[in-house]
Amino acid sequence: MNRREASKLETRQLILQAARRLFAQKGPEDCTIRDIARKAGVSPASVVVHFQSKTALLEEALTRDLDQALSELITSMPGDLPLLERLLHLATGFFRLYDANRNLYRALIRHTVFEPAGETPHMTGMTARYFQILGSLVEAEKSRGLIRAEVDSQVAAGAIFSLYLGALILLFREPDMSVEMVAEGLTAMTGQYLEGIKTS
Amino acid sequence: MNRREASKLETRQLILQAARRLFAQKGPEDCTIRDIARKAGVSPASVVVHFQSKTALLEEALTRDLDQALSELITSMPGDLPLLERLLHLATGFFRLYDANRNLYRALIRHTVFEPAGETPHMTGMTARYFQILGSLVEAEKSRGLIRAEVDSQVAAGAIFSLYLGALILLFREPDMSVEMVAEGLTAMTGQYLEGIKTS
DNA sequence: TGTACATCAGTGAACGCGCGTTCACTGATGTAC
DNA sequence: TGTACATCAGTGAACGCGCGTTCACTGATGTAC
Repeated sequence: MNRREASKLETRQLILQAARRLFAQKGPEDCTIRDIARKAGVSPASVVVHFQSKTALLEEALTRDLDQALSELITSMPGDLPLLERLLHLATGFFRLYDANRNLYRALIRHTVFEPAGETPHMTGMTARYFQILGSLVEAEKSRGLIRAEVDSQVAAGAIFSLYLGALILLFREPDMSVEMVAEGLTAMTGQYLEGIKTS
Repeated sequence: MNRREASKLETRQLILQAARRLFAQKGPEDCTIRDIARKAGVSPASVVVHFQSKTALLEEALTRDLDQALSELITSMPGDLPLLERLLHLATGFFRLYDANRNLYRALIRHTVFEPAGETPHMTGMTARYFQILGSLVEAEKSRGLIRAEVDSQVAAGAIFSLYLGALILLFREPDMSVEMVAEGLTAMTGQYLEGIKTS
């Protein structure tokens, strides 16, 4: 890496750090690109050069938190508990993160989840990683004979992720809803999914 | 109703109609409150008086479509098919509606789904109605002995709705994904949910 | 190794635009007597 | 029933603000010879 490239990267990091702090402090809506530039000690035009838009900056600044949280949740995951509990360990970890600053993460989710995947590369990568983890959890259960062999683990990962998202929506839509209440609802839904609701 | 109140309502309807057409034509991002006011033949200030914000106007204008679609889907629902097929009938109906103008409905969803329920009254009412329908479908299956009696139908409605949302995200995130492909994915997920994935 | 030129990250000021909000107002409609 | 006043939906113009974009530019860094 050149000195030129190094200094470019440094500027980028300065902007990201300033953005992370300002977004968390005042909320994304209430801070401007010019605010962030001033805090980072660079010109507003430089922010736009590095990140095409405020939304792109928001995405890159915050998905780092998610990625980090996911890594920590994986290392802290209890290996010997039933699948339902391990899934809830992951989900609850994210719920707690979001709960610490609901408006901040609501803004992130709003600008990423329903947008075309190509426009939100970091969130797309993050989701892919989560899917992979869920899929391998399911595969592990299959190899232990706890999940039926004909179950498609990719489909299962999608279903588990969907249930998680449904619970997440509850968290964001109902300000009075605590993490515990949402986790309880997700436990009930995921439990039904694992057991099936049809008569056998 | 007064003549005064009647004319107020009429103005409101004029604005809603103009908004619906312009949003659909140019996309919500590319038309301004002033555009809508001009098309409706009222002053821009009047639009703001009737609807506090462009977002609130968008919500009210478009949830009418959803509500209408839901009513039609219910009357056209085949009563004798298995639950899975009936659920897919509902979901696919909505997918088709969204697919007709993805950008338009993406904007609606983006501004409503993760927002506090109190700020999106129409979407909240719409969701409640959908939940009620899903719940009573499940209850009907229970009374026919096809679903286990101890299954909580509210939880089941939440799970089914979550799976639907997961598929919806797929539709919006992947521009190349057709309604049929998304419906297939949802069928797989909902099938797993109904059957359960654990070994019995 | 040194020199002369090319590259390019970053600057800072200005642009037009749409947003929500505010204002004093007009004139039709409703209401009290 | 008529009159005099109150209410209030709607007007149209103006406001300040943040946005993304553009511009000519500066000066440090890289590169070719």
